[in-house]
Amino acid sequence: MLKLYNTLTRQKEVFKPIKEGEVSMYSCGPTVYNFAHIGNMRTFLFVDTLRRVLKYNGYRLKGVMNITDVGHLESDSDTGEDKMQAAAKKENRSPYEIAEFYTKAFFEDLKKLNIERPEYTPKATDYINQMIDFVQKLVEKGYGYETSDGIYFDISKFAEYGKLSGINLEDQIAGARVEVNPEKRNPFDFALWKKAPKEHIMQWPSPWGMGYPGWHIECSALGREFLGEEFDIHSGGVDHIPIHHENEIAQTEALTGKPAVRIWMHSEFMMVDNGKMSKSLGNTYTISDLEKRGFDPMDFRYFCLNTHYRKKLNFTFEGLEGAKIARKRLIEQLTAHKNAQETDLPNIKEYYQKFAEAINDDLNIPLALGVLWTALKEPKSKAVYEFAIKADEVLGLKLKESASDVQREPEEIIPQEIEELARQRIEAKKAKNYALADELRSQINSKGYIIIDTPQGYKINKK
RNA sequence: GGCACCAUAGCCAAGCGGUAAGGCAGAGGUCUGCAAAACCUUUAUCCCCAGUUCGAUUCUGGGUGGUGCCUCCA
Repeated sequence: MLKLYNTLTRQKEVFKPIKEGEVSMYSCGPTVYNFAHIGNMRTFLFVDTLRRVLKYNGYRLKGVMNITDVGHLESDSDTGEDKMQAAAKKENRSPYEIAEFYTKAFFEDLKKLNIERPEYTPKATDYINQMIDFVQKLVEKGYGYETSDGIYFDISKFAEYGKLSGINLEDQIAGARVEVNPEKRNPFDFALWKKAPKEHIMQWPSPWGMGYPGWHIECSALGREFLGEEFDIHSGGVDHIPIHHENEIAQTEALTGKPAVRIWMHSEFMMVDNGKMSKSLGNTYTISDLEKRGFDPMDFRYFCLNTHYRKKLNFTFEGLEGAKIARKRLIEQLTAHKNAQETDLPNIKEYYQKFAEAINDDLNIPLALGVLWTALKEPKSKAVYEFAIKADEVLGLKLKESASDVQREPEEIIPQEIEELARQRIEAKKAKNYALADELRSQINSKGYIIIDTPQGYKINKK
């Protein structure tokens, strides 16, 4: 029995898909105007984990993740700059080139992190007509109205506004710090469509002249296009709860008259050194940054897996280092089980059961990892190895590949020079010239390799 | 000002009514010429104060302290 936490009801609910055996889900995707940072990746890692858990439970998936390649104007008050436009200007490329470049980079990052690409990853700009159609219908129904700079959604017409985040509009207005656009009927009305100034870089024809879609309509329109009027799960980062998803609910329910989403799921933020991480603060790292510092993307995956998705994760390099070592040891243990003579473990079933219980309790991966570690401590047997490989369908740590890598690695990539130094060291040892032996070892060390003496002779590993 | 989340060992992190999983680091040990690596052993009464209960880290109320959102951000 799979239970998932629903932001809307603020409790865990037993999951039952609308359509037997199949899960339809929509996940807010990246805006491709820059490299994704590790905070973004945490959320996509969450989506991936959710997908893997659903599959583990035998469901077929129909997942959509939008690629936002149109620069939504940041606020309704029309201040600031279009993100795509700003990036295009800065890099002296067209917005389409920018989008293509960063979309590609995004998919490469997903691959590095062993994140499965959802079934559909539509680009926003390919669905402008669907968005216009959506807006037009809202206007026809009386939910949208035109001002001099765009089409706005009339919040007062949607009584349930705020139900996802629990905000009370009147309180919000009282303490609001936003400037009020005098043409709007209510301060919190939001743009469905913006009319474009001539110099605006991306614009499309519409019933209201040249313009571009509002910030929220993209997800509503794409969700409807791919998944229909009702679907099972909608996910995103917690920052989307109060505005983006609230507005999505308003738009979609205004159009269809019924809730589109059964379960709303949100992943918490990642912090850096106990503080906020964001593009605007400039304290972000990318996956490539981590690789440059000698970490494998899988180390980062392990790091994220160790914390529940609804808890803030404080990123530090110290923590990542711990994850790196833990993952390495996990693979070593696993290799030992793989090569064990014994094939059976009497209580192996318990581990399968506990693991399933953990992941099905709102994706409790930290607990599930604990189950794995405990199993690894059992007497070495192939049964444990098989359990770990099965568990890895959810964890996505590439355990199968890694377990064999460890065995082959040593002889493959050791340079001649290092081999020679190691040989000399053994000679020195035999001659009981330990000073020389130690000197040779530290030389090898400084070249990035480690000597490991074993009863059967020495081994050389890369650091 | 409003809304939300969180507070468990040096660090990370599960548990959420019956006296605390797991990982990293540390300590002791086995091994080693010494190391490294590996392996074994070991490390907590759960922010504070009331209350409910036979019993609370786990529930309720009140504090205190963090963090986020309300403005582009996952």
